[in-house]
Amino acid sequence: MENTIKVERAILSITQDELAKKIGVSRQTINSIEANRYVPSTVLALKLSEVFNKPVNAFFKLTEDD
Amino acid sequence: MENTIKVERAILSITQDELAKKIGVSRQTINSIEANRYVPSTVLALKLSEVFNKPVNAFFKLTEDD
DNA sequence: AGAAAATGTAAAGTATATTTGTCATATAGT
DNA sequence: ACTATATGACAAATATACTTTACATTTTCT
Repeated sequence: MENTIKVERAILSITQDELAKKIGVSRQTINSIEANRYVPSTVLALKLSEVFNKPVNAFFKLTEDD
Repeated sequence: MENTIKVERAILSITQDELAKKIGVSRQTINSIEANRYVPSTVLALKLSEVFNKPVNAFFKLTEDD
């Protein structure tokens, strides 16, 4: 799976720490997701959807290996 | 979080086992998600999105407690 | 250049997703 | 009523998300 969270975050001009606080996770969780170190839960995806005001499918996409 | 997977599955007229095989998980995983026993990963949500041919936000929604 | 803020990442611990196996109950078809 | 199929659910084991702490590197601002 790949994501464009870094881009969405840039659009809002907020830091990893600020985004983390908005959705109630640690900064490292945001950092790890942006770095594709692990796959977030659907609850987290929906919260990002709220913050970015876009559907989950807009910034999370399946890749070959999924 | 709440979901309408049971409904989407009924629309396609497939069993929990068939849906599980389509997205590569066990039948119990589908059963547990439908029963809200746990929150699936985003990869799983995207795969369901493909099978149902609908965006993730269409069948997964945040609730008060999220 | 130098200081402050932001990012990348790693390790250890905790929480939770997912699997496999199993059994009970419900539903559908004959 | 009988049989087969589908569903609900639990327990133990394994995998992985997420937290906290901590430190190094990079970027930004003056």
